[in-house]
Amino acid sequence: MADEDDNGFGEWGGYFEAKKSKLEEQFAAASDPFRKSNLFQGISIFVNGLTNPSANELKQIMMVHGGIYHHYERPHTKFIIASNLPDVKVRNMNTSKIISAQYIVDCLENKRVLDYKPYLLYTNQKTTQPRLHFGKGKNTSRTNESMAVPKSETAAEPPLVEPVEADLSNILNNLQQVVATSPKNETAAKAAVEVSVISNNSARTAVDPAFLSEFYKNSRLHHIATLGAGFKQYVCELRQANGGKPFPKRDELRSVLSCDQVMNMSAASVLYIMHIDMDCFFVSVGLRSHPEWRGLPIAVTHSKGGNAATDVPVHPQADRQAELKLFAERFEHQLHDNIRADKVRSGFDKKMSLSEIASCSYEARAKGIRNGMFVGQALKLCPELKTIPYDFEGYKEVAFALYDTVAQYTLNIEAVSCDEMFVDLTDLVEDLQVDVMSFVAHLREEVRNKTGCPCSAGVGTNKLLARMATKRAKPDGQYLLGPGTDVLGYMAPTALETLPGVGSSLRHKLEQAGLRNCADVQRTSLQTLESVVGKKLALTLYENCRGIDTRPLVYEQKRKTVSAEVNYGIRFTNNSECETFLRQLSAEVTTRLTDIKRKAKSIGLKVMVRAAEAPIEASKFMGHGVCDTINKSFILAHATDDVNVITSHVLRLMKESGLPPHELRGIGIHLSKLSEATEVKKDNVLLQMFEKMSEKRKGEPTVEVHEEPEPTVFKEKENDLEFKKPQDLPSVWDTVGWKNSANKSLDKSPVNVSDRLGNTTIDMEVFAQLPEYIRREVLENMDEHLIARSSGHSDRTRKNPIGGRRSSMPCPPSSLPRMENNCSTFPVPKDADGPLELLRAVKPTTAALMLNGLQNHLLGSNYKSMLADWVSNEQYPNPTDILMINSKLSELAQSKQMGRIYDIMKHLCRLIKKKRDNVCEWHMAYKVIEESVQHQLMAIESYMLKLPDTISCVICHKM
DNA sequence: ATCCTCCCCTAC
DNA sequence: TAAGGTAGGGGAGGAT
Repeated sequence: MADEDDNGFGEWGGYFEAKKSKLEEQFAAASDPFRKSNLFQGISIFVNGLTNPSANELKQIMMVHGGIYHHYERPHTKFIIASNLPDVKVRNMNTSKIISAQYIVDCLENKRVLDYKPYLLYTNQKTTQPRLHFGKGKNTSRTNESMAVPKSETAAEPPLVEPVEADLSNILNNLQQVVATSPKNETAAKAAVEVSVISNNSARTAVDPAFLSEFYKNSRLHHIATLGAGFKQYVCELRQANGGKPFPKRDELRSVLSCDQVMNMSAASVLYIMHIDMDCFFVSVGLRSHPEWRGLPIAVTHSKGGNAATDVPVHPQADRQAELKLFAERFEHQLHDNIRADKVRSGFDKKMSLSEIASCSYEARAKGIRNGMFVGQALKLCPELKTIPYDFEGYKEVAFALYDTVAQYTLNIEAVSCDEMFVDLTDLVEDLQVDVMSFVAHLREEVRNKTGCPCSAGVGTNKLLARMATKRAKPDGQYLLGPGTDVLGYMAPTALETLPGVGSSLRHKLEQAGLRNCADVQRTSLQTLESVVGKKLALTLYENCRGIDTRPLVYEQKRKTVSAEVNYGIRFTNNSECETFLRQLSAEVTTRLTDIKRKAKSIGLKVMVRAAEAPIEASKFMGHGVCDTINKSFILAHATDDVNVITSHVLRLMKESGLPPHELRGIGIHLSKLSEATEVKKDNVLLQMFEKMSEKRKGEPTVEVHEEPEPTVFKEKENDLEFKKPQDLPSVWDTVGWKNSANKSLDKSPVNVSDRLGNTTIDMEVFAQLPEYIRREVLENMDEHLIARSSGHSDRTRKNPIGGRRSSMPCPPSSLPRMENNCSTFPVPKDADGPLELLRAVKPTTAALMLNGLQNHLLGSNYKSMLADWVSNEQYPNPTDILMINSKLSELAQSKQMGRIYDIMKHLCRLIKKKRDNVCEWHMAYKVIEESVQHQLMAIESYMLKLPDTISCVICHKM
């Protein structure tokens, strides 16, 4: 998965909290009874990690003394307060505003704003590695020469892990030595090279392990989609949390509104539907920090604009002319699509930027610039166009403010996207006896005050009319299409593409039939319309042109599909690179699935392949160029949320496509036919399933069952896939060595397996979904043989040394051969009784670079990125780090912060499951941490924490 | 007739 | 340089 957790998009709970404090802060700032001075006026800070004073204290200080506290770092954040940051983080950061918290304290003490330069934590001269700057003269003796190991803020705290703290530089030296002289052969060397490549440069192609998260971090379309889905969920959460409570803000409003704004009861049956929408959202958010640019043609884009956008480097294998020609041919029949047509007309010749414009201001639109247009193209229309960068955190912040503002008055909200929603105001209007547009004006004003961004709103008697009214209202206005309106007359001149659902294609089709505006359609019979477009579309059109729209508002929307797709930066040179990426993407999409607590029955792979005539390299940097698209899908016998199952099918579908990896330009995984995966239900349903299997087995002693997800397993659907026998399976399975070895071992399976399962083998897909205790029971009786075959540890017959608690799930098939190599490199003392003992036997000789970061941040809000850094940057889990994490968790346990422990364990588990190398070492690390924390909790609280997930791997199980 | 699956289209 | 995603609706046409 991408680092969803790090950029926060997977965690709405976290935002809920952030949002709450945001509101509190705003409230405090607005009411202002505690303001003591304006000392920090115009100064905004963002606190990264654990500091002294703490983030909360700094927030208080800023609020009381007129400053601004940012919950997220944003481009206009003046200072970042930190005690230290891990150097991986700092490496690509502008360090010129990272200062010590002492600055705030000293300003306060001196009652004036001091020069911040002496408080800079890093100075960024010559070396690429930022260095610590000990401006305050504290602890300077501890400066470490080569690494950023800041200590100034944490010196006051008692050391958590004594030996480490005392001997840090020695350990670091050790580490360097170990790395330099590592006996870990080429893998380590290769990994080291990779790491340095990553840190030098941002991840460019999908071959780079950091690519996926980097891409998602920067993709506007991904953010738009994710935020939209997030707010749909947010509305659900708000409604469920509210439980029919009244809205205090309404009463506040009641007393404020003057008499002339109050009106008499309207006809009881009339609905007041409001549609509210931010005006050119991304631009407005961006302009909050640059009000002086208001009124100029502005575009939000990745391109830096200006000269940088008219002289971009062109890849030697790209041929803009040829690609343009092909593009034009391909979309000849689609040139009614204005954006696309403009791209053809404007051409992508010369050296113009092909970066797309996500959002542009009304002034830019006046020059003919449109969203989705290339920057180079836009500059031709308007050379003075100003481009501004994305501010994804800002969009989220503003979107929350918008939703929260509306939610104070009503929860009859249908989320459309992060900046747009429908709201049923009927009961509010009746309750307050207020003129609906007065309320809308009040609401818009409040939104503007809270967000600093303008919005427009329309009100109508249905969703369609509300939308139409918003169109009229924009920009920065409001409009009512009330009960008395001549709707037919109002709609008549409306161009058809203005209607929701009518895009360029449909518009073109209708135009061919002589229909251009609503008046044309109003004159057309339903029958005629049906002959032009489909039945359902005809009816919608027929009604919409008359202003009729019977769709109700949907407050609690349920997801029906989950997908993850990347059509950018896909450049593979061989199968293994492709496979690695598919694994990452499978993990990503599976996480999205489990995040919404669903299982999927259908798995689809979408592939974009370079069109035969297209140039090898696309005109757009890392773009997909002109492509053919191929879809393949497969229906599972049972819904799954198991990453192994999904990955296996994805890999198989790709193999079966037979496409050469170097021609791929885009990859997507789509999961559909979703069902609930609630814990309670899951157990019952699967238990039943298992029982059914058992019954069936008794009935017919030679039932055909299967042991591994591959074509033979799933009998019911072949789809468009060729049926293949296992022996003919493509090479993934050859390299995996799973299927055959499992098969053989089962053939030779001893009596005890037969006793339990008769003649059946096991359908892994079903197996993966069984209740844990059944899986355990099954595995305890058979996995020795399975493992013996597949991993080479055939001589190991010892029972699971860790205790009965663990469950047993197979490792991802592909990890098996790797285990063979790697497990043996992990230092396993002969007589160790379990990971904990094992660990004790391993003397901590090295300390990871991340140590300090972890130590300082595990308690703070940044624990997620810290853990992510640790797991992704370290090749092997360092025992010292494990001890340190244990010690932190132990602290949390003692202070009874179970929620935090829960979060940390959940996150860590997820991270480790994503790990692709040395997996068993990481599995064991997790086990050690898990056992240790449960042990602690048992001692302190006499109970164990029920964690949402755990790691169970048949390989380490045997160690 | 009705359902299913594979697309295409649309929206943000 | 550049970050071309994601979900839902529905039509066409084949399977049942």
